[in-house]
Amino acid sequence: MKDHTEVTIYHIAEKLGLATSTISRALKDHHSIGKKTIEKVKQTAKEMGYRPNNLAASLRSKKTKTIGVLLPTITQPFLSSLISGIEIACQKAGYNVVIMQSHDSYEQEVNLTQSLYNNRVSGIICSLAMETQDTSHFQLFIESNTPLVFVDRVPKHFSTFRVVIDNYAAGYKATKHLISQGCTRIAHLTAGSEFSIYFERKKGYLDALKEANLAIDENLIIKLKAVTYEEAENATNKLLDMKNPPDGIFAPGDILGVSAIQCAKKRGIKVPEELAVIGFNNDPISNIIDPNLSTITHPAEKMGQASAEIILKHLKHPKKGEDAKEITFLNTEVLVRESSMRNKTE
Amino acid sequence: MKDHTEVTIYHIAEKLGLATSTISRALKDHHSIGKKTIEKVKQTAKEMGYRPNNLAASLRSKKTKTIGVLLPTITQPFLSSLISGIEIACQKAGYNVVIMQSHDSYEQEVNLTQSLYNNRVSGIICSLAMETQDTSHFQLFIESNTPLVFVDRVPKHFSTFRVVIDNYAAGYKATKHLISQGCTRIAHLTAGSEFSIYFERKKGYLDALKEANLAIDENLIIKLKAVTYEEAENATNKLLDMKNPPDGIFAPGDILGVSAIQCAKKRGIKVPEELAVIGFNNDPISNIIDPNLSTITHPAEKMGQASAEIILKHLKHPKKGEDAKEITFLNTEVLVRESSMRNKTE
DNA sequence: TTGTATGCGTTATCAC
DNA sequence: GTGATAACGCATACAA
Repeated sequence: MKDHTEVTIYHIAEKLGLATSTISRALKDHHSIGKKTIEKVKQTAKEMGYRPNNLAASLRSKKTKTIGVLLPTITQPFLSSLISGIEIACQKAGYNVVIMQSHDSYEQEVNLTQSLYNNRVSGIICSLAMETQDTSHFQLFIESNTPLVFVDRVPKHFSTFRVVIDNYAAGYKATKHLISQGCTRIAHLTAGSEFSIYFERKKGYLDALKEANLAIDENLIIKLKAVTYEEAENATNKLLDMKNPPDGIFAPGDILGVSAIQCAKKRGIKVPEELAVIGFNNDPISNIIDPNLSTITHPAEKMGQASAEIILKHLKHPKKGEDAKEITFLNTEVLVRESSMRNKTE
Repeated sequence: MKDHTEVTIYHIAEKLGLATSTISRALKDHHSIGKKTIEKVKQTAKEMGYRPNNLAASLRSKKTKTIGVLLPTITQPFLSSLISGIEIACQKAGYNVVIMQSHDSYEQEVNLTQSLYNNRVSGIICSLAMETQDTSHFQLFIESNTPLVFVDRVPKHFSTFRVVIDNYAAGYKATKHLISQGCTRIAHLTAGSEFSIYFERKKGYLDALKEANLAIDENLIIKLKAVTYEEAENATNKLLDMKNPPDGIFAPGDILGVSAIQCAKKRGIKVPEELAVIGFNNDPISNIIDPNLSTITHPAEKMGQASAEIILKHLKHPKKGEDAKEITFLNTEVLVRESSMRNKTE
């Protein structure tokens, strides 16, 4: 096994008696290079086992062809689908994707942000950590005019691109659906700060109740410490222990909805007859649980693609910051399944 | 908003009246630099808003601090957990992770392999595309002495690091468990080529049957075109249509096992009394389905971490190729749940 | 302990 | 159409 020395454009140039600049241009099909030369260059490049060094090219051109993705975690079905969408769009455009998990920690998010910058990514897509309140660590990208897209968990006060669903409308729709099924005491699980997506969903829930002239009972609204199965189980037990328990639950996440259903079943409470449940996200588990969980579709992969495309487009036609407040809303729908079907009209 | 010019070590050097080499060293806490100097340099670097350019450093040092991950897809729970493990280990070591999806296409795998090389990743972790038979496109990494780890779906004839579970043993254990529950006609779903993990699991299944002196009925072994819910549903229906249907199914994937359970339930067949089912992977859905699906634990995140650590270790202490055949086996266990519990002894 | 000089592999700006 | 040459920002061998 010989010492593996890299074949560079310099070596090709030498072999062909041409200049490195000619090689460089030929390899990129530059119009000012003769057709025969181009072919000859490409041919010998192949023969010599030439592999372009993207690092060198990036350093020189100040363009990296990689975009950074910073998310709380990647194991959630919604987020892995999101990444998939990003990756597909980027791959098509010849861009690479580097992925980082903040694990919902503000501190890590800040560090990873720096790291992304140090790698001079061409663009960045981020869904904020649960902890994050201050977003000044993204200022770096604004100043260097690096396209930045927030997706799903977006900051309230930060002027950039956002790709989101209308969480308010979705919460409203979910609640309205339960009302249409005859529920009158609808509970709601919530989480996070007033900047979170859950806050918006809750607002939709509240407005739907108001519109239907249903009383708002604060005891039916339970704030979870985390979006987990166990937290939802505790909350559901608490709700079902009430002397006047709810007849419906709007759970703003499928894991919560599933937990609620299983909890009810354990207690011998019939779903949906005695308790209708609707979740959120359309995760795989929602379709496995018996009875199937009604839910809100969340176009994860599309959101990923949309985010990537915004960046790619911006990279092609750089603009000033004025239009940077653009928000892309993606559509959600109520997916009615067994867990909330109480009358035949639907 | 001013023209954003990059602050480089040269600017710091100028400001401080020092040489760039001193700055470079000071920033990295090189031992040969005075403590005061280090502090002073770091201080002004911060003040000036200096951001190291990893590209330049990588080009110069020929070390990229990024490792490439090439997988069929990232949306499968098993694979997203795998990535998570990789990412966590890499993040700890200050490495970045770039992720690519082959979507089980050989052609894409080849292209992405090139792309990874062109980016001069320091190491690569790969789970092969279903289509892939020939693995010569990885030769590139061998020749350049880039650590390469195959995980889960590994090639048969290629001398590198592998991180796998013992699929044969797992298949054997799963089948043996069903036998212990009194099953005598155990069906099996399989897929892929003779190089696939499913082939190994099937071998384990066959040997367990033999050992128990149970007849091997080829009609009970169904080869799926793809590992999907629908394929498993068709297969299960076919099995249950037999005049002498099976009393157990070993499904080498939870999605298949869940499908089998739901199919049986639809037909009014009791699980596990009339049909015991065991899956594979311990995906979230296995714990949601009613009855809960017994399964084989697959330490996805650990496998990811192990893979990353092999690379990181190799990067620290480069060795010659001799030991490159090392295989890391990770442990699996039978996770007994309702879908296969037919007697009380267990 | 610090400085000098050079090169990593490419692209871009000139000039011819 | 093609060539010479200077960057890109950093790290390192060698001097001092």
